[in-house]
Amino acid sequence: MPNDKKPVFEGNITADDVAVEAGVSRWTVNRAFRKDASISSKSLEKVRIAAEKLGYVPDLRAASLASDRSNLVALLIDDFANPHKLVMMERLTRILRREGWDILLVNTLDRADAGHALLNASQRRVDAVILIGIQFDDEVLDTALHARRFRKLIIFARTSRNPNTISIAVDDVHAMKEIANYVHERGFRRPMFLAGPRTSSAHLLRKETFVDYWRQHFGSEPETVSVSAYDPALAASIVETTLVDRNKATLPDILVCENDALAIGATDVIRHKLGLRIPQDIAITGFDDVPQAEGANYRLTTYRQPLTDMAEYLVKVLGSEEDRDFDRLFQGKLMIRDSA
Amino acid sequence: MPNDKKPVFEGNITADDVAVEAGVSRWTVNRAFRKDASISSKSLEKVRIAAEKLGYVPDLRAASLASDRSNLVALLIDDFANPHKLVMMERLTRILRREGWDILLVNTLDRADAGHALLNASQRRVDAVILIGIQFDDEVLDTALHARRFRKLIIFARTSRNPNTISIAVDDVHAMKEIANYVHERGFRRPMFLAGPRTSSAHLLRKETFVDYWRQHFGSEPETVSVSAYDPALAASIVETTLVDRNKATLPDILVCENDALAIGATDVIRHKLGLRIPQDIAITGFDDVPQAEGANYRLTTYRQPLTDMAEYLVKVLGSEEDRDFDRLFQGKLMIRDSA
DNA sequence: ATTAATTTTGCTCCCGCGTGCAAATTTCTA
DNA sequence: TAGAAATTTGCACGCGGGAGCAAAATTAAT
Repeated sequence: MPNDKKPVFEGNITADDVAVEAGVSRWTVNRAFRKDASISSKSLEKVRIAAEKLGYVPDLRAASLASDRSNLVALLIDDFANPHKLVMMERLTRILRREGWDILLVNTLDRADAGHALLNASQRRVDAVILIGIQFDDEVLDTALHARRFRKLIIFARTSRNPNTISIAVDDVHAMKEIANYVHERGFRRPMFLAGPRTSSAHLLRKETFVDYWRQHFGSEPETVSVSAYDPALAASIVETTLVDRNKATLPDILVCENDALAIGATDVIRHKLGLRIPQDIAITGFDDVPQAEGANYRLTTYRQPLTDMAEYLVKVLGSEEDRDFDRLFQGKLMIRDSA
Repeated sequence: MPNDKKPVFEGNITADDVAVEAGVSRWTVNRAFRKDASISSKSLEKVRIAAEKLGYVPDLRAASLASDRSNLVALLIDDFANPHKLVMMERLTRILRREGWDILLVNTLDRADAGHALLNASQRRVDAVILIGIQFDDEVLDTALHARRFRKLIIFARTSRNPNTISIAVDDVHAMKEIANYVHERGFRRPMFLAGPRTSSAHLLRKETFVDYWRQHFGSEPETVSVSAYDPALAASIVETTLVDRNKATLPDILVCENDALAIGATDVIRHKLGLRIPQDIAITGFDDVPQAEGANYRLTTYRQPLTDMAEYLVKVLGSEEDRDFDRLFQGKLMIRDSA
């Protein structure tokens, strides 16, 4: 095999090399790669050609080191069993990248691991940390803030009352009231609320809102069940053990789920293990509007979060130098389908 | 609210500060944070205390710049509609992080975007690039390799014949033969193969293998249909338009799908739009063994990829300094459930 | 107790690029 | 076309830490 030499790694083409090739100074070369620099079109062109020829690409590590801006944000995620995480990641990574932000992905195993995950991020000197997880309670946040190494700590798709974090989320209270009202008006009277893990803080207000609504309108507490993770499989087994022995009279007429991950697991088990029909025997609602909620199998009535708007707002926050309160709640949309 | 001052960002605690505090030189401080450095336990302790007090954490950008090792790998992903991607990401991020690798996540929009994604990675001087996507054909790979800026280019969960890349994947041929053999032995005679997008290269050998098997054993080509993305919703609509007008005689007796994403979409539409039963009217097989394949709803017969083993091998490859052929095929496991 | 062997520590010289300013060009004005 | 105004360019210095070696401090050996 002649002429099939393996490409060798050679990462040492620096701005100096390009400068010599183009006949300008190193600083002019670097300017050519910064969008805000003042440079004549003539030398820009010279640099471009030389860089192209040598295969030069600026080293962002060095740029970051010198400028104290990394253009890197850390994305701390857990809860990978929840299909909605895939949607969030897709949306965030796409929009962040479009705006010039690179992303450090950190899989945060559990609460005890959150500190290490944060450490990871701080060692890379990220400009901001985005939390898309359920393991971040006040204690963790305080630790992170105490380290004082993050310019911005953003809680995405989850509200937080911590004054030093930025929370970008859907308005859970408003949304769940809308769902509760729908459930009410459609004549359901024996709802069961299927909740996710009850973290000590920064958790969703969905359950509380629904319970309040029901108490207010009927004077009674709806039954609630909690699942220790947003995992369809786990939700399925919990729902099965909860409902398997019940007769028609004690069965709830609707299962209001904290999110689609739970609703999907519940749907599966209600149909295939309990042999009941949806929505005739038990109706179901979810939250998030994951892709499969719309599919022919689930046709799930759920609440769509305006993820794109939220992500767009997020990049706006990232780009801002101001130091004001960026917290913001978004309105989503109730998607009425066949499950309720 | 007294004493509630907002934590200020102050990222300027450097090794020099710690050195002064601990009464040692800067280099000793840095040594204290490297696991392979020779340092006395006495000064290690002094540094630890000083660093703790000042909240010092080494700057990995600077370390990377000086050592020419970033301990960063880029993960280029597309195809976010495929639920298996979430599983892959979880596994890879968990295992890579455990071994000290940080991850730069790059959402690669389409083929035209692959070059930019690669550029992103090279600007951060990642030590390796991991491709988990379908958009990376030979042309893209050649471009990437031509730039010579990556020590390792790893194609994960997909085979590549490019001699300069490292491919870590399941043995498609072996796996699909096993599936084909199962289909054959269970007496199915009118299979239809549901394939994904046909990229020009680095694609899966599943369809070819199945078609070959069938031709060899029956002398006839099985019907094949192709979906332009591994998206359950898209698969559903293609399957519907393909099968909707058929009568019992012309309907396939089994749908062999290139992966679970397609199988799931197909299942939904077969049940809920065509009103057929699985597996009595049409059986289905998938590939990947995504979480929902095991759930009560799908009970999908599929082929499980040994993702953990593959990821463990990947970190071994990353850590190796040798320059040999790291390509490797893994054996998975046929998971027989109710769908076929 | 000395000297040799070993471990620790400090230091010089980079890594590649941004900041801010002064010098050099270019463009504009009268 | 000279002189002023505006734009470009070059440069010293710094960002935070690693490699490799020489000096210093410990430990081992005789």
